[in-house]
Amino acid sequence: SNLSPAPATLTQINMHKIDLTPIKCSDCPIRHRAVCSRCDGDELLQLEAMKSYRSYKAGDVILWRGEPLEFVASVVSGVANLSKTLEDGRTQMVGLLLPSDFIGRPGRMQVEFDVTATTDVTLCRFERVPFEKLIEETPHVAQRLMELALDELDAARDWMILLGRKTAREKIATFLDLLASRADFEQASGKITLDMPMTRDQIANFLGLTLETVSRQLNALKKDGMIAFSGRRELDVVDIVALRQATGDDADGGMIV
Amino acid sequence: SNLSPAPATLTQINMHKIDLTPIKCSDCPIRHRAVCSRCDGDELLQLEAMKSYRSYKAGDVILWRGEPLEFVASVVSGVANLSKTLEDGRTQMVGLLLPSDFIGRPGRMQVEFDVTATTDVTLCRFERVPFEKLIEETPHVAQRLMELALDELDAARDWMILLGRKTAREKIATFLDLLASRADFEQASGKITLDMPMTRDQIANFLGLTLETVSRQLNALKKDGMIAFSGRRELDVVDIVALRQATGDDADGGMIV
DNA sequence: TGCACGCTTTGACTTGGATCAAAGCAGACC
DNA sequence: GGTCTGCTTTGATCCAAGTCAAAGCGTGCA
Repeated sequence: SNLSPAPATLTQINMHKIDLTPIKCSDCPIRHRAVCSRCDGDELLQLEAMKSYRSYKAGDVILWRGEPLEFVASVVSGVANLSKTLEDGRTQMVGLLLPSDFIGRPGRMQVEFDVTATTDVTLCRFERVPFEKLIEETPHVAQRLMELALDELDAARDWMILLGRKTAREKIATFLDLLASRADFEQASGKITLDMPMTRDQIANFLGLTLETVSRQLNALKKDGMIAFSGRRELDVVDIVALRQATGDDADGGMIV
Repeated sequence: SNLSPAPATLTQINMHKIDLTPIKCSDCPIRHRAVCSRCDGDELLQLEAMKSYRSYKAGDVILWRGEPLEFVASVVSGVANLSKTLEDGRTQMVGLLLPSDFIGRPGRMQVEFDVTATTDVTLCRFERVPFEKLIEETPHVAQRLMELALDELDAARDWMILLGRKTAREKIATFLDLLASRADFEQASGKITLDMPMTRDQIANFLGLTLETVSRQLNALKKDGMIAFSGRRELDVVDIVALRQATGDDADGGMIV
């Protein structure tokens, strides 16, 4: 699940130095969340037979849009992103892929988006054709993939209101709130320390802004006492309540009585 | 499938006067596309037992965000939309639901988005709990729902670059191209006649614009000879090539040889 | 026939964020 | 330690789209 509240923590995200040489599915760090999470022993054996691991350096392109799709994959560690580019080079990230998220569309021959490694990334790849066969013949992969897809769909839709209607300040606040909700490490003071997994440029791409605007708005939130910088890639959320307020979101969640 | 190329045509969209009283699944107009399309006879019987039809007038709210989710449903005829609203009332459509599209998220207790009837709409509704049980116990519904969700996910992601990066003119051109690609009725001259299913206000909501900007850009495209108005809700695409060009999209689709 | 209401167009003005440009800053590498 | 390189900040200016306001236009209803 990308973009919005998910169990994956920054601790998980950063553990891309994990040793993957002797990996059995039963020992896999994403075993309980990934596309394989509902599989029984037999299905797991079949997956084991068609899988292979592969790692990518931060910045590497994993798949280009339009390429024939040979593999589908789960993110095991690190962060990847999906993006799309217009004719003249304007580009927009359309999804973040965290550990346990799924890449690819069984039944489709071509990749629809560029897939890039945001940080160093390791994938567990499945050959597409046998994977599709497994979906046809057993129920649990499709069931889980349905859940993952519906979760991502909700997240993507949440992102659409951000892109379509939010101001720059609200976008930045939403982004920080998203990071904060994933950082499990909260100090007694209520101060939340989080490390920024992306550069200003990447953040701008993610939020539909320019890097200058990202920089300016971050400093504006700092001036307003909601956040403080501790290092270049590290940041404290000082006032999470004010930050949430600044996202512009309709808090309630409805519940008409 | 919403937002992007899909088999549903405007002809289908507009047939909301269909008689639904004596509906057996086997006679259903969306039988071959909806969540039930892969079901065998036995599964269809189970669905038949938990289903009920319900119609809504254009403008009616079908579900409010935050409401407990009692039903999931397929759109049988008409158009519905999903939308979300910010604290101060700014609102954004996050999906169009055409015939055969699915509403609801099995496994979730609450509705995440407001669902509104764009035109008059008829739904085929399934009680949530037995529907979830069916997903657990048989494979074909989950398989189909996975496909539908993955299609919508791609469509949602395509929409994100529009919302995040496209200019007003490009947004309008993309919208018209989308309608044109669904209107199966093309004259010999290459002129495509399409009827606009939404008001300027709804279009603005859909594209992340204001209604004034929608009006101005439509007239600009007319002035540039790409389109012509024939009636208030009717419009001819005169130069589809120029219109496609104006969407800003990267045409190729890649295919590295 | 004409009034009313909802939608659309058009105009004048404002503004948030993009763009262009130039310094700062920090880690990496020699 | 020094300089190179990539990232970030800050400033000045500009413009696309939003906002505010006021007419048009057409359909339906009285």
